[in-house]
Amino acid sequence: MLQDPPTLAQQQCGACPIRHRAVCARCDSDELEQLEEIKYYRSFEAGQHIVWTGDRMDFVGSVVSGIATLTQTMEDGRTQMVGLLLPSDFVGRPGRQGAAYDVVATTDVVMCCFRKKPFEQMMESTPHIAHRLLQMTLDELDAAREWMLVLGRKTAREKIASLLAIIARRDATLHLSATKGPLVFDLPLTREAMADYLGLTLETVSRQISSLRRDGVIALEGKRHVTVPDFQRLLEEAGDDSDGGMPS
Amino acid sequence: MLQDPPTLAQQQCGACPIRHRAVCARCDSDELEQLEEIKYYRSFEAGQHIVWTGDRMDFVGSVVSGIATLTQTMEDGRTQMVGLLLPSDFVGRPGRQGAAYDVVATTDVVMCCFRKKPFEQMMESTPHIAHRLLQMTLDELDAAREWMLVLGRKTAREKIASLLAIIARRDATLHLSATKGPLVFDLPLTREAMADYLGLTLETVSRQISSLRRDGVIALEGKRHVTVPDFQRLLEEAGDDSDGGMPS
DNA sequence: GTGATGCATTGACGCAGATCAATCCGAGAC
DNA sequence: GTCTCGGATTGATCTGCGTCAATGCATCAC
Repeated sequence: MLQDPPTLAQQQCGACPIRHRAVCARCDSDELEQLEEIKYYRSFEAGQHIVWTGDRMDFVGSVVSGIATLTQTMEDGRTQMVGLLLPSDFVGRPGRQGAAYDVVATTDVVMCCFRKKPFEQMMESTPHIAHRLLQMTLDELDAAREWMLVLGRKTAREKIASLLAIIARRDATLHLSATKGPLVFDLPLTREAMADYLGLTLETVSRQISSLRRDGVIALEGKRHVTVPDFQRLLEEAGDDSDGGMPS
Repeated sequence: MLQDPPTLAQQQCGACPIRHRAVCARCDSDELEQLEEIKYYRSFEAGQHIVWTGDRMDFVGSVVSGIATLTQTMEDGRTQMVGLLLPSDFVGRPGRQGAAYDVVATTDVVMCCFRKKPFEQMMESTPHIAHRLLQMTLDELDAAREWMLVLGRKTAREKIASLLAIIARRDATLHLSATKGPLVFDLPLTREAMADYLGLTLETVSRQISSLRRDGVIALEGKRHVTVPDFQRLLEEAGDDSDGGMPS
């Protein structure tokens, strides 16, 4: 299910699995060499905190493999996920001292970290990096806004269908699987994490998944393995009219 | 309540009211001259659409005066506000053809528009602009994530209190008013717009505002003019512990 | 003045989803 | 095998907010 994590030995950027999607995507070989000077790998076990809200961050970096979440928590314990980090996604904000969110490894995670100060200097001198980061940030902003519609206006059933559609779509993009026929994937999140994503309780998540299963929108094998026989149907359940960007 | 809009004649950037906060904030005088070549002003009346979802955008630009909203709408009419645009905020996404959201003028609005193609070229050649845009986009992403917590996890009363706190805080920053003593400001949004912002109905908005008034958290004069006698109290009602960035 | 129009308030009622609680299921540990 | 433990499911009940509907209150046209 997970990609094999690279060893923690210094990796050649050229051979990196996220080379063409991460913040370094547009760098030429000179620039990659500079990056290799300031980079190091760190790995985290499932469940481990990568960053705590308020911590001083002395690095920024990319998720190489595994899945992590960005979450906010209120004093009384209510928590809301505000970001889902997949391989190639960027962590940290150049130009800011403290972390604004908790970052938690959902599966085992390997991160490619850059020391912050030198990375910030490179950003000044290397437009390729700044441009790519801008592009990625704009994409994240779009995703956040889509998510706001889900949180603010969709029913529990629509929320679940939306989340399944997002994961299915992402999985299809990643695995270049057949675009016709049933989609099959594993849920990378527990029911509780899905609830935190969608602003629901875990009980409601469980009920709505059962309901979608009963109605034939999805099929389940075990608790995590999902089959979507008709993606269009799923999108209708999500309240989305158009296809919304499946790779065609 | 509104600032006097500039005339639509070509303005000197040097005299622009948002000169030091907009996307051009870091530009030197040479760069401003270049920008002046590709810029023009447009004004919109309250209620008018500035951009429709899916429209081809041939410009990007900054809000000079007035207030506009970014909204998404589902087929059945449910709408969610996903951005609140104030003077100096940026509209449009470089490198994208179509608009992803409706942009609607809430008050009369004046925009400083740049023709898109030349602006994109300038971004490539002028790191000051790209950097500033990255900074602004990261700020927007933070705001969107804060908003996601509000939408996903807060009660109706906390949502209203949060919105009032955001507006109060922004107003204080803008007007450099006294940081102690009661805060006073005008709501720039109708009850319906607040509902669209918070993922509520307008009736619930009305009820919760009345409730906060009854409990002495706020005072109302007319329907829009708000006094906050104790900002800390408002923050508690919003479910925020710490002060969260009032100018001190 | 009267009527129309847009925004806001307030009430009555119902329901989607939260809460509280019991049970289930699979994976380890031993 | 049994026990534990974390995650998941399902049921019963409660409640916050949505829905439907009436009323209020300015502003504007005439």
